[in-house]
Order: sequence, then C-alpha cells, then structure tokens
Amino acid sequence: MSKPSTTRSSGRATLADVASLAGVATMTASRAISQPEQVSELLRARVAAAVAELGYVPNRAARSLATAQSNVIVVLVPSLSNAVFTAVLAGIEDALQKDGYQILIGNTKYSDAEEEKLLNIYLQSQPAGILLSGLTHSAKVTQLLASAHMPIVSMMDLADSADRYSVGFSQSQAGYTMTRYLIDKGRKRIGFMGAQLDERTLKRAEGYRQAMREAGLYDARLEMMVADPSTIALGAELVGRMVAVTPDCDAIFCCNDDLAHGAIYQCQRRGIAVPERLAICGFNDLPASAWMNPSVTTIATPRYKVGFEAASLLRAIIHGETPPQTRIDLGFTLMARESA
Amino acid sequence: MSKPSTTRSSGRATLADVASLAGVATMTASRAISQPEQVSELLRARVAAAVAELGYVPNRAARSLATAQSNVIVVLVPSLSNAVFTAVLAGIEDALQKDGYQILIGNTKYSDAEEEKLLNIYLQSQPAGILLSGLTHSAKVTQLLASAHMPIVSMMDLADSADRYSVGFSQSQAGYTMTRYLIDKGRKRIGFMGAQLDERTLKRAEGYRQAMREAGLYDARLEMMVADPSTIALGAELVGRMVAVTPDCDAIFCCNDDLAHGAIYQCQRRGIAVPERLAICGFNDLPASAWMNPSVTTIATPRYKVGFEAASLLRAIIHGETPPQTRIDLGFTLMARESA
DNA sequence: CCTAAAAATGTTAGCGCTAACAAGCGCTCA
DNA sequence: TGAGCGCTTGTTAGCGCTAACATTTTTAGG
Repeated sequence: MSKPSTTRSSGRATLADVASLAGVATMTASRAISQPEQVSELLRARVAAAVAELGYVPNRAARSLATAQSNVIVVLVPSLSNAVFTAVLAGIEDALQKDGYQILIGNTKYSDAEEEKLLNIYLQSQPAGILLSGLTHSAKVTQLLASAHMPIVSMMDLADSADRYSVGFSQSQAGYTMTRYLIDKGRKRIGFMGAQLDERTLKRAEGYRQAMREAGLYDARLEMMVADPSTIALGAELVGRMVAVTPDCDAIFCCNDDLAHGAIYQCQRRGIAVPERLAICGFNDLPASAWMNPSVTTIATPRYKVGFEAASLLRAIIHGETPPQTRIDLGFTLMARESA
Repeated sequence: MSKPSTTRSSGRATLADVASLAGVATMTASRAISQPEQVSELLRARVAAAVAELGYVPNRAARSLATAQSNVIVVLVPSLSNAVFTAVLAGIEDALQKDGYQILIGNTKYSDAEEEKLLNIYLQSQPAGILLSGLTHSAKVTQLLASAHMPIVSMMDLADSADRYSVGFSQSQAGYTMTRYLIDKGRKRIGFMGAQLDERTLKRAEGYRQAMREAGLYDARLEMMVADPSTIALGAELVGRMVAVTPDCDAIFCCNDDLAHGAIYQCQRRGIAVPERLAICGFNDLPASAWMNPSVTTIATPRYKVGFEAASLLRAIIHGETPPQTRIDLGFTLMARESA
C-alpha cells in the first residue's frame, strides 16, 4: 500500500498519489487532467480536489518520455540586446503561447560555434520544431538540423529555393532600395557603414553595391565594414573615420539604426550638418528614429510580424498541415524623414 | 537483435542502440557519455564512434526522469523589449551556461496573471532553481513558489528580510539620490514622470517623494503617473502634459531613460531649453544617454551584474553551499551629464 | 426486457535513461 | 597464496507518465 521511499524519487506528489487519494486508477487521473472530456464529471471533480490538496504538478519529463513528443519550440536568435530580435521573439510568443508551447530561447551571439553548441543541447529536449535566424549556417549545424528530421523555419531573410521554409523580406533588396533613394536624392558619394558583418548586414551591403554600380558611383573606399557589434558608440566612431578617409562623402547608409544614431549624434557634436552636408540613414526603424532631431530616414522592418508568421507557419507544419507557400515575403517600408 | 518498431518510439537512436553497436552494456555507454573518466579508453572510443555513426542525441526527458533532477533554471522577467532585462539575461547566461544549465526565459509582460500562468507551466519542468524579477508577487504566485520548495533568488531590488535571497540595489534610495541631486542644483519645482507603474517605478517614486518632502518641495501636482508601457513616445507626450499642467516646473525626473529621451526630443521640437529652462534626467543609463545632445543625466544601474550575481548565488544554493549573505547590494551610480 | 454500441474506467507494459548494487579482473601486501 | 582493494563492466529495477488494449458500466434501440 504505502510507497517505499527510495532515494530516487523527487519527493513531489505523483499522479499515482493523486489517483490513490481520489480513489481512481492512475490512468483515470491522467485522463482527468489531460483529456477531461473523457472522464465523468464526478471523477473529474474528485481528481481535481486531490490535485489541489496535494499541490500536484505534472512531471513534464515523464510525459515527454511516455508520449515521445515535447511541447518545446527552440528559437535561435543572434542577440537579445538587439531590439530587432526581441520584437521577433514577442511575435513568436504571441503566436505560440496560446497552444501551450514552451519556447526555448537560444542566444547564439552571432557565433557559429555558439549556435552549434546550443543546438546540440537543445536537440536533447526533442523539440517539436525549430525557428532559426538567417539562412546560412555552419556545415555542422546544417548536418545537425538535417539529421534531426524536424520542422524548421528560417526567419528574417528569404530562401532562394522553395524546399525550405522562410519568413522575412529580402535584405539585399532593402539595401538596394535605400541606396537608390539616396542616389535619387542627388547624393553621389554615398558611404556604407556595416558592423557585426552578419548575414543580414552582408546582404544589405550587396544591395548597396549593386545600386552604386548601376549608377556608376561605386567606390570601395566608401565601404566601411567592421566586425564589432553595432552600437551607438561604434556609429559615432565610424562616422569620424568616414569623413577622415573620404572627406567628400555626402551620405552614409548605416546597416542599422544604432550606427545611424551614433553617427548623427557625432555629427551634431562636430558641427556637421545633417542632412545638408551629410545625409545619414539607418535600417530597422527603431523607436528613437522617429523622434530624434533630425528624425532618421530608415527602412521599417516587420520584425514582430516575422516572428508571428514564422511561428504560425511552424505550428502549421508541426500539425501536419501543408502550408500554401514555403516562403513568406513580408516586405519592408522606406521611411523618408529628415536625416536623408 | 533488431528492435521491433513500436508506435511509441521516436525513431531516433537510443543509448541501447549505441551500446549494441559498440558491443557494450547500455550502462557502460551511459557512463562513457556522462562520466567518461570511469570508462576505459578503449570502450570510450568505441562508444564515441557509435554515437557519431548513429548521430545519437541523448534524450533529456529520460535523463531527467531517471535522475529526478533537471538542468533547467527558470528566469521570469517582466519584459524582453526593455534593455534593462536583456542585460540581466546576458549576465545570467554568462554565469550559468558554462555549467550546462538550460535557461527557460519567461516574459511576464508586467502581469501577475501571466506570471502565475508561466510559473505553472515552467514548474512542470522541475527546474533546479528560479530567478525572479522584483520582490512582490501575487498571493497565488507566492504560494506556488513556497510549495515548489526550490531555490529562488529575486533580482533588481533588495529584500527587507534576510530570509529570502535578493540581488540588486535599493530602488527607493536611487530615486532619493537623483531627486536630491536636482534639489542641490537649485531646482524647486521638480516633477516626476512614472510609467508602467511596476514595483521598481513605485519605489523610485517613493524615494522622490521622501526627498521632496524633506526639502519642503513636495507637490502632488508634480507627479505624473501613467500605467502605459514607458516608451520614447510616451515621454514626449508626458512632458507636454507636464508643462501644460504645471508651467513653473523646472526639472523632471523620469523613471527611466526611454521617457527621458522622449521628453528631451519633445523639448527640442518645442524650443524648450534643456537644461536651462527644464532639467531632465532619467534612470538606467541606456547607451543613448551618453551620446544624445544634450547628454542625459541618469542613474547607471548594474543590470548585467545583477543577472550575473543572482545566477551565481542561485547556482551556489543549488549546489548546497551556504552563501555568506542572502542580500547582495550592487549599488548604483549617478551619472551627472548635460541634461540636468 | 434484452442486445449492441458507446462511454467510462482499469490493467499492462514500456518510453530512454541512470542509481544501486553485483560481478569480474588485476593488483598489492602480509 | 589468498584476503583485500580498486578499477571496470554488467545486471536489475524503476523514475512518472501515457499508449494500447481489456474490462466494466451506461445508454440507445428494438
């Protein structure tokens, strides 16, 4: 009758305890909790009372083991300090949390090695699906993902081929669009400031190059690429370098808003008129961009929606549905403001 | 020899498969992976080869169930879009990830109901410990935590009593310090702008009130408290309201930097001189505060360190150590800049 | 009323792993 | 030489839960 106390038990009440207190079989208690409609009202109430009395908390590990499935969705993002990815996460949470999914967030810190390490750890939880940032990954990661045989959706950029799921917008096209805007405004010596040098930055730079070449304006000296994380401070530093190296530079396309903000603050301190002497534009449309003086011309990106749609797509795939498209283009919007 | 295919198996290789391929007992394969020093070099290599060949990924659920413990640490933060908490998370990650802990991040969205819901779900993972933001929680949450019988560390503010673990700094003292600074600068009509109205904002407001009362300057009309999330846009709006309601207001203490930034941008647009006509200061020292023009006087808070130290404390408790103190005060620093 | 189908409940076994103990081996040392 | 030790490997059982099937009870229909 009484359960022998072994050293291995956690001490918490188990389903068997609940069932015994409610005077039902363990299986009935299990059903009363996870499929209540299959249990009579009477027993359901008795089980509920026992659960409350014992403070029973289901053991997720045991359930996962028994069902051979988990409610875990792994999300890998390159940064948590970047507002872009926290917005993506917010979208994911809103799309998934109602279905009871548990979101396991991994911060890869823009590192392939970290991504591989996290993936190795997180795959141990037998996730139901994975949300990834970006399309390109290390060979090891690609192999891990392939052998995991589970639904995967890539976020932010769009895949070339239809055999993988992707939700986002064309980073290179956005880079192209912004550069064309500056060219159309009559700027000739347009610089590009790129930091972090992640996939997205490189794609935006490609778009920039294409537009510059088309207009016969390309000059490699106008490209300033550094691997440091992009911050306001870096933007301030790089704009100084830019005007020193290419004094005739009349516009700068910053690969993101942080750099643009830093560049503008620095110009204010140095008395460089923005946009008259130097047009500056950013990327992502962070909240400050609309409020700064001058307000910042930038590309508004649908990051919340990227997260929401990617998570919705992943859920559909997990549920065995065949989505109408594997590639969801959410577009982007150029926000023409005062700084460029 | 061949494993019969049941509908319940996940299809993935198991430890038994690995052991069989390596020609050892399952237990030996288990040890080769988790306690390699206990296995001879020969068998260790054979097991490693089998793992590689089969692409074996350990099943975390089975391990948790067998060991009655998990490597999960639950972290509840009120927001992910707030840079303060992402910094806290970064500190937590750095402190814990080397030990192989898995961090389960819950975003309570400043809601007690959400906190309770998340806790209920996350407790099912039988976490090894919990990191909470703030000291006050709903009755239900308090009860859940008590009955969970697991190590808990509260972050950001300091507990009054020594019977709970807390890592942070005194929010009310910080509020007091900033207000005194403004008073000492000769400001008389000092307003307070508070948003979100979470625990921390309310404590800062308390400190503000105490300083104002001590100086005989307190006036309830100078307090502007709204429950909306604090954003740049809200700061811009509130400063407009403040100068409309109390035109003689000569300084504003914003409960965080976002509000302060918005207030300053708005003043620039309306031609209100900062700090001459209106001093503005913030809280948290976000990166932009040092770079804006005028640069923003604010309180620098050790948020990364809060996360790091709280996680380190939690780990010590989990490992059964008795920490020298239950309350770790990390202090704060007033950054006197141009805006006040 | 009886029978068949449906609904509710119970029994058994096993998910993949590791704790605990057992057994085998080579070694030392009295 | 054989007891005793440490090291490596193996065997057994069970963690808490639920799938699958078995059994009992209820309901519907003639």
